[in-house]
Formats: sequence, C-alpha cells, structure tokens
Amino acid sequence: MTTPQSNPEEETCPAQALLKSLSGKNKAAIFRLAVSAPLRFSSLLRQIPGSNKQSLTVALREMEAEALLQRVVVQEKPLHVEYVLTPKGQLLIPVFEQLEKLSQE
Amino acid sequence: MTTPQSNPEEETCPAQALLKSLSGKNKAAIFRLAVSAPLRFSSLLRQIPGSNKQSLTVALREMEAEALLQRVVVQEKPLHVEYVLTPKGQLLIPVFEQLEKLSQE
DNA sequence: GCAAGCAGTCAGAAATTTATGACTACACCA
DNA sequence: TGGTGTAGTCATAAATTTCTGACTGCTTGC
Repeated sequence: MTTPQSNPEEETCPAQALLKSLSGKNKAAIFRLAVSAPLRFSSLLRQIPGSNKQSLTVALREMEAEALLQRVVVQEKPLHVEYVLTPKGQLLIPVFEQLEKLSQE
Repeated sequence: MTTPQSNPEEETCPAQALLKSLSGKNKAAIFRLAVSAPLRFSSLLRQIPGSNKQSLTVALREMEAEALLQRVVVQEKPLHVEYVLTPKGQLLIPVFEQLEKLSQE
C-alpha cells in the first residue's frame, strides 16, 4: 500500500533536497575540504579514502546542480579546474558545524 | 582506481552518519512531523505522500538506531505505539530550521 | 463471529547508487 | 617521442535502497 502521489516530485519537506545533496557518497568530505580551500579533482581523489573518479564526478555535479559548488576553469599557466563554495554553500558552513558538534556524542 | 581503505568504516567526516540518518526516504518528513507531536505508524502512512510501510519501518528503525527517535509502547486504553524525539533529536531542530531556510532560495 | 484498525514482517522485484576498469584529450617535461 | 599529470567519460557490474503485495497477531466494535 502506497499513499497516492499526485506528483512524483511531491515535496514533503523543503529541506529534503538540500539534505540529499549533502548525503551522497563523499559529499560531506568534499564539502568539508571545500571550506578551507578550492578543490582540485585529482587531489580529492587522493585525499578522500575510498573515493573513485565516478562517484567524485557524480558528487561534484550534484553539488553544482544544488548551487553549493561552482566549477571554475582556471585560465592560468597549467590550465586546470577548481571547485569553490558558492555563497549558498557558505551559508551551509554553520549548519555543518552544528551537525559535527552533535555527532560527537 | 580507488583510494585504499584501511577500514571500510573509515570516516572522512564526522557529520556523515548523522547526515545519512536524516536523508533516507521519508526521514526528513518524519523528523518534521515529530517536532510537533508524537508519531503513530498508521498516521505517518496517511500523512506522508508516497510512503509505504516498508520504507517507513526502515526509516523509523534507522532513526531509532541513531538515537533521534524513541519508540514508546503506550500502555493505555487502545494500546499503541508512539515515536517521540529524543533529546538528541531535539538538538537537531535548529539545524533543521536553518536547512529549511536555506532551501527557500 | 467477523470485519476493521494498528503495527508491523517477509520475500522478491524494481530502481537507484557506487564501483571498476578501459579509454579520451590536452598540456608539460626531457 | 614518450611518459606523467589533470580531468574527466563510458559501459558494465555489484551493492544498496525502495516498492509491492501478501501475510501475522492483537484489539475493538457491531
């Protein structure tokens, strides 16, 4: 038995999408690292234990889609890509800190 | 290619487990309803669009395991079960509120 | 007695998420 | 010219999550 769904996108809770965009594989770790510095794909791969290209790609794309991260092609000497927190992403920092505090019990 | 994992439980970010325990199917909706009143299984089923017994059971069990909800058998006239927020669950309320505020943009 | 509500459990299927390895394309260095 | 590094894509496979429908056991009302 299933409660009828008029719309498959039916939102029961406004925070749900945001919560989901932070809870996939590697997302928390990515966010955490993004707080202190711009991210590079290959260094994420080295820094996050158990990560792999595919899931990093997925995580980065989804966080971009949620407007938490912005992908920037740095037009400099050794041309490369950086991911930086957007203003919306920065608003999440205190939420994250609270979450970390709570998880220490 | 995968970064080596010494321990499969390797925690890259302390908030990750907590985040996960809030992001499964129906969890946000359950939490939200739990803020205002004790929950009954059958009314959750009616109130949450797109929910079904199995996923509610899973969500409730996991939130219990994370110590966000407590399952209480109410020894009264029509013997029944209630789920209530634990103190740890209550600490999450402000986090949730911030998350909801942020998701409105 | 029997139907209905409550609070589930269980098995199997379908859908979604992650993992793996191969491959691409460009730049840089020697 | 070849090797290394960056930043991926793609297809397939494996693992995890979610759905569905049937079934259980207890209580209350008609």
